[in-house]
Amino acid sequence: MTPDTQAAPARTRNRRGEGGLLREDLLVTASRMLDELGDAELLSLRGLAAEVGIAAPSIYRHFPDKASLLVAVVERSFVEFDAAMRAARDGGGDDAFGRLRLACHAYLRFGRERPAHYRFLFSGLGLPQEAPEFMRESGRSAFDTLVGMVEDCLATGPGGADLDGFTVATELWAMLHGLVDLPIGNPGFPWASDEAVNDAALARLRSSVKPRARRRRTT
Amino acid sequence: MTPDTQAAPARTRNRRGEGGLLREDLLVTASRMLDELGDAELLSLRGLAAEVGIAAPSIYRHFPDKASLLVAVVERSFVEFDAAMRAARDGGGDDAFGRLRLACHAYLRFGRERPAHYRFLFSGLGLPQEAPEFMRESGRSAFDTLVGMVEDCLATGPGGADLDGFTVATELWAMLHGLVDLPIGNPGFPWASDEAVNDAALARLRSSVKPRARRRRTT
DNA sequence: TGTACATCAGTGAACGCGCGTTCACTGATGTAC
DNA sequence: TGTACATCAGTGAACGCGCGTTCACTGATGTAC
Repeated sequence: MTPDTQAAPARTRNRRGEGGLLREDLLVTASRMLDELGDAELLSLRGLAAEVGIAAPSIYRHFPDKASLLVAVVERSFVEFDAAMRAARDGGGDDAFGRLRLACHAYLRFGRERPAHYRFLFSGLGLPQEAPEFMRESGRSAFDTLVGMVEDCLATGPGGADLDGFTVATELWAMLHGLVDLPIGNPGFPWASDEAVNDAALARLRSSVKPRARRRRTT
Repeated sequence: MTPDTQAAPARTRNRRGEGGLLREDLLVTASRMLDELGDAELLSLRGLAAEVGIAAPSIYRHFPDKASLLVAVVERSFVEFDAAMRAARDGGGDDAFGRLRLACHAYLRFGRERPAHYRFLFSGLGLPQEAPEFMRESGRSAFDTLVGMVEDCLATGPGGADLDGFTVATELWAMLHGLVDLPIGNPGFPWASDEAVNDAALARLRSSVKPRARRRRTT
């Protein structure tokens, strides 16, 4: 049942001056194990050391304690998450709603494919109690991206003037979080497709913004 | 820092035939401790025993293991949660949107006032991996209540025919979950009022259902 | 009414586990002379 | 070119902790006779 506790194939020691390579190896392996274990609580320094092929105390040559290592992992994951959302947005063409829709799909996909990472980032699970500064910054930055996309949408029609971008973006983020997080904790539930629910919500938003939008007849 | 680890005031043993009282005491105290500790991972059998004023092995006279005790606690909490939502709905008058709004407020209040309980119920935190059957049933039942309220709302206007009750209810549940769960993991964030976001979302839903609704002039 | 006893409620001591972490160390290797 | 040595990368053994859980037990009390 325990995934990979079997002793690893005896890593060869780094050359002098290249000790930093182990640090990199630890971060990459910890991130991979997080995906494999599916729960940040199951990630132990001893398990990580075994997976990398070193003795557990060697970790302390590169991180002062477990919390520091976890913070370093989460910091990278935040960058990956943010990059995925922005890339989806930028590949979404000229329509503001189309861009928002693809960014939301990227959000949902990240959560579905990497649930442990997702909860690690957004639920604070397995992390030290004191939220590090960059998490507030990174979260704020990702949220600002979302607010920007929403405001672009609101600007496309007359109904947008009645809506507040910050409020709508909060609602949207909360919905996305729920669509990702609820199925993790309640796997037996008959969940509808996340994307379908998301798209229906965005369609409703669109019709609030553009109340009388009709398809133009093509000749 | 540790909350109440100090030895409890030596509980007097129950009379013969009244051993079941300790079971009740354990459940009530475990539930209270969950609220006080703020995290189900921090609730240990030893801590619970100390709080109740008994020796830790005494718990095994009433529960076969820790998981069984937790399941019993969560079962009660689900009943409390469901009762709070239904009570709010039933006190919401005749307007379908008013009833839904109050039920949502009850949801948000439960999550804000009892975050550890909330995550215990809906994120599966601290619970055994295998979701017990009643959780699927209770969750399903609470969700069906929500679907019913949403469908009542959709039936109040012509726009409701274009919307699917199940999809809208899923969206709503996801949003409520996000509004409760995100602030728990990201306390430093500048959160808007949950109720304000919720009410704005419901207002938008209402205007989708009743596109041209105008206030009747009072004389 | 008195007494033996089965039952009941709860206990003290201990086990084994995995964990984060500390400590004094080993042995390879680049560098200064 | 040869050699002593400081530095670097990493280790083995152990500590102390809290945890869930097991075991054989204690002592009070209701009940049967």
